[in-house]
Amino acid sequence: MTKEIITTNETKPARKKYVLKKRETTRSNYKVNYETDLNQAQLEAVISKEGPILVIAGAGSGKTKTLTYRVARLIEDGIKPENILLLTFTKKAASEMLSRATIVLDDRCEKVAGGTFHSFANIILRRYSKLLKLKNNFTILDKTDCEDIINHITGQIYPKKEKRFPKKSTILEIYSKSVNKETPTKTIIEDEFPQFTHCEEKIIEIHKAYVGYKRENSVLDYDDLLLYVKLLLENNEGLRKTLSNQYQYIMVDEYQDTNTLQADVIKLLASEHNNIMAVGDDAQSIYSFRGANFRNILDFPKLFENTKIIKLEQNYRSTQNILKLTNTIISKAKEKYAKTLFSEIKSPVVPALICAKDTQMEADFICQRILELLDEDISLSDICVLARNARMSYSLEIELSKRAIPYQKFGGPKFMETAHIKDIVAHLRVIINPDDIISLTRILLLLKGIGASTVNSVIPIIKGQLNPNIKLLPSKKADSIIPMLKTLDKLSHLTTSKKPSDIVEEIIAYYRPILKDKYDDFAKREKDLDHFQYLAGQYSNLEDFISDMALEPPDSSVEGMYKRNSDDEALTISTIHSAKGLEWDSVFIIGAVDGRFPSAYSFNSEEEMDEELRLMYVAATRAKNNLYITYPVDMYDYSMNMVLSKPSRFLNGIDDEILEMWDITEE
DNA sequence: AATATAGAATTTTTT
DNA sequence: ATTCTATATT
Ligand SMILES: Nc1ncnc2c1ncn2[C@@H]1O[C@H](COP(=O)(O)OP(=O)(O)OP(=O)(O)O)[C@@H](O)[C@H]1O
Repeated sequence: MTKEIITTNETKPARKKYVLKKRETTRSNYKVNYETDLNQAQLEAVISKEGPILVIAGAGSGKTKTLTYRVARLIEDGIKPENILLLTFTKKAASEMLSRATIVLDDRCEKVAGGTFHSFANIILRRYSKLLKLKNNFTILDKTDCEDIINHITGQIYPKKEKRFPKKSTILEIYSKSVNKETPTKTIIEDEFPQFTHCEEKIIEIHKAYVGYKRENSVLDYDDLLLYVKLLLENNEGLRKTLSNQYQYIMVDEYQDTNTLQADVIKLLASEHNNIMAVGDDAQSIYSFRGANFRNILDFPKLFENTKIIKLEQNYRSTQNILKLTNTIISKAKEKYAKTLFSEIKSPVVPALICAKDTQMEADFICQRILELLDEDISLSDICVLARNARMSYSLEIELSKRAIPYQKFGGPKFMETAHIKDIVAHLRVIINPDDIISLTRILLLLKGIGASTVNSVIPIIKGQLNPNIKLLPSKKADSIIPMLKTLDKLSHLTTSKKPSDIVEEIIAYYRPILKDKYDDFAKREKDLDHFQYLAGQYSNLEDFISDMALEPPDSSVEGMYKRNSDDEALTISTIHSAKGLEWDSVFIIGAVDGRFPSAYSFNSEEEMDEELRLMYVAATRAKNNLYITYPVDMYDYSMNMVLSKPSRFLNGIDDEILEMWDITEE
């Protein structure tokens, strides 16, 4: 099914132009040469100042570039940077774009407001928390924190476990979708999690308790940040006007990955002027698990009347050969919207599909090919390895280390969410706030001889005071609890006099025996603790440290992070999701085996299969010159009970001229 | 009855 | 690698 986008204000076909020469006196006062740096359609988007504008275009067509130049243009036109709001999807994208704008124009661009939706929401909420009856020092919860709360609540309401009850991460997924799609929990369960309809009521009841807990304790999860901003703007006419007038020009990148909640926030922020520019590509929508829907971008003209739609059709990133392949891939989507995309970059190199007999061979191939690319004068930082999920690159990482090829990894499990770091953070949180029963629970459960029921009886005694009447503690358990209380109580009096890193050091000293007892691989985890202490060293206030880590954690994942000096050249390894919007000279897509990519998870739903396809499209369109797709044939899949041996179905039946097949033979 | 532990099952993607 | 479950231990 192929549809056309409803166009309210079609871009005019290029007509023949008669050029009037510039005369000295009318020479443009602009510092940036917009006319030569941009093509016609891009220029039109950049100089359109007022009203809603939607730039919808394929990968590499310069959407982000257009946004960057528009920021510069607005500033050159005399708009104050503080009146421009630039919302992006990731922190990386935000800083990248502002630094690009700074290069294009000057450092006025750095004063532009914005960042990610969540960080922007955080700033607004801290400023106006009173209006929501929130403490302004509210805590932001990460995934693990939320799971701990769910655990706590479920334990309270339903001490007996139920059969086929969703696990905590699934429960949270349901709640998150419900908030982000602005749909009742009940509907989400019935539509997307029908296997849990039998315990629907319980899930809803736990949700109520969860919301109640968050309110009572002034803690917010990621979704609350957005939700509360929306409520704030909806219920405070005056504030809505103030903020809307402050942010005169609003720009949103990667609009295809916004959800209805975010769309509402944007609508409210733009309510006074409708000066809003959204930029995106429905074919690159890959965040539906967060409630994003690619139809949102197509509905933008409905949300904002008289939207001017601008399409960009020339790709400046990739060679024609790569584009031939990516156009072929995306044409396989079940539901899509017609778009033209062409390139003028010629190159004899054709993308390749490489079969490896196992993951080791896949890793060997990539390493060897990387070394050859380096010989061709391509730098390591111009090469990237992309994978469907973070685990996929394990063998490769080992091989890279063996060959001393430096790499940095993005995406996958977060440093801050590993169990041992969470343990340390829980101690710190209790020091700061002895009422934090979730962290207290976590700490108590680490102790010998203490389980769920002791925790329940002990919490009322030590909640809020780290120096309780010892006689109240159950006598048999007191011995293991008291040392912990003493340590934390002592430190709680030193939060102002001691540096955060010193406090962290003492906690680590206390925790180390527990770590050694709990994990076989404690040596590796111990290094993480040291790194955590190093991070603490960059703060002078413990509370700031903890709250910063929640919203803006160090952005590379567990490994690679402290192995590397930031100025060294390094290969990038990334999940496809984290690579969005970026580009490299040479790209390897690994693990492109059917059952992993697309994931077996998506086999029974056409919509999910389409999203996997878009993911492949996003991955392949990151490449400028060289694209290699590899698949090992030794992966075993538990759910399907078979060895996965076929290449991704998205690459099936593609002509050899568009995608070369390579076989590897060993010397 | 509460806790510890061994074995089985399950695992995407991110703010 | 982590989380859940069933069984052993105290
Ligand atoms: N008019 C132009 N002339 C020359 N190069 C351009 C032009 N427009 C964009 N480019 C280059 O094309 C590349 C892709 O641009 P950009 O990242 O802005 O595309 P995009 O549409 O945001 O891509 P994606 O959809 O993948 O995020 C960049 O290297 C950019 O510098």
